[in-house]
Amino acid sequence: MDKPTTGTRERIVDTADRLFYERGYGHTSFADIAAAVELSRGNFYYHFKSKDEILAAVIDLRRARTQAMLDGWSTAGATPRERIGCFIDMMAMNAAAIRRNGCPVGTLCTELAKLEHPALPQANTLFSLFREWLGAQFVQLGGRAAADADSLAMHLLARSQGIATLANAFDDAGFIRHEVSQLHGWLDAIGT
Amino acid sequence: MDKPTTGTRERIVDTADRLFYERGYGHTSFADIAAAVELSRGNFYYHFKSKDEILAAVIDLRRARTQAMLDGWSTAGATPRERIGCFIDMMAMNAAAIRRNGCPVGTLCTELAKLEHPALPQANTLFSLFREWLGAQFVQLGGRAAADADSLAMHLLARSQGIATLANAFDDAGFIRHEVSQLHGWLDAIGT
DNA sequence: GTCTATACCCAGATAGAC
DNA sequence: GTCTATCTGGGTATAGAC
Repeated sequence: MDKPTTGTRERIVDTADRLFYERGYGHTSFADIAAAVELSRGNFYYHFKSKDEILAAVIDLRRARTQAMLDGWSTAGATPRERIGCFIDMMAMNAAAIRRNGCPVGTLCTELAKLEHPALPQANTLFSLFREWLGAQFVQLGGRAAADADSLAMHLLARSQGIATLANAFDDAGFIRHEVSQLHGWLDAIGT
Repeated sequence: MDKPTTGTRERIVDTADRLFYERGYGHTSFADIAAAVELSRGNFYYHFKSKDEILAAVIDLRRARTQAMLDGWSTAGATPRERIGCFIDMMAMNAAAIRRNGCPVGTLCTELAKLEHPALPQANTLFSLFREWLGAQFVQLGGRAAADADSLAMHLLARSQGIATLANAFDDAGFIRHEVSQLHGWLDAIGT
């Protein structure tokens, strides 16, 4: 907060965030991050005492950015339907990155689950941010109990995960566009 | 084929298959597999010259088992609608494992994609087996061009992937059951 | 076909000079 | 705050006895 850092820590976290997304957490070494930041290996431990600490910082960064994005959508869309549309359109906007690396949230949670990594609950809060925000929008859409709104949120979240997984596996961005337009149709068909 | 092996190789591949599913490929070491098979580390290299070779054998095993399962569904279901139903029901039947470890195909392809592993195309053929089989069923459902049948196959595949990813992340088997029943409704609503 | 022993490398992590 | 040098552990892979 009040540290007079030159921004080295931020550069490390930014770079780790990118490399974890591109190569996965387990497959990214300190040397990889240090080389990308142009920092010596040893100096690393001045900023982070362990690899887990970097992971925690990356998750915190992603959570802050996700929250900021959701807040942006909350004001950008005049109606809940428009706001949910922002979520759907995000996939089309990030189609190139999703095709290359999948969903940053889904791939991280899947990897940490297999590693039985202690930070898995932290990573899952990224999913929960979307789940709760989407659930709130479906409640505002009206005529529905909170439990049903949550089901719709989970359904939409699952659809987005599946799209990302297959677009990545088949290296196909066109599939994303096709499914995104179907999702808009699905959203329009939901009665008030 | 005509090797007089005592089955050690098969036990190795079976065990590697299970461990790769439970812990992921990168996070499973030779020592892990050797310990599970109750075999010495050194003896390993009599059967497999490298870790990549084990991966290839595991993918071959999964491909054979998947093909056998699809063949079973092809005869078990009297109509294409029933056969596609077999695919959907598979998720409910494997709900416990999916909740714990996700989809074996999806998680493997996602991991190999991040590692840029040369065996990724081989792993992707597992997805293609399902895609092509499902596409053929949608064609037999009638009234549809091959391209549209493929879109339906990809859509169903994506739905299944999303369900697996979220059930794993939220450790929730009830979500699988809920989405499976929705998928049956979706299938019933598809016009002939 | 199975074992022990070992070479070799790369990862995470530490010590201490500057 | 950054560096070089180094320790330690685990991983893949090999050699050679039985």
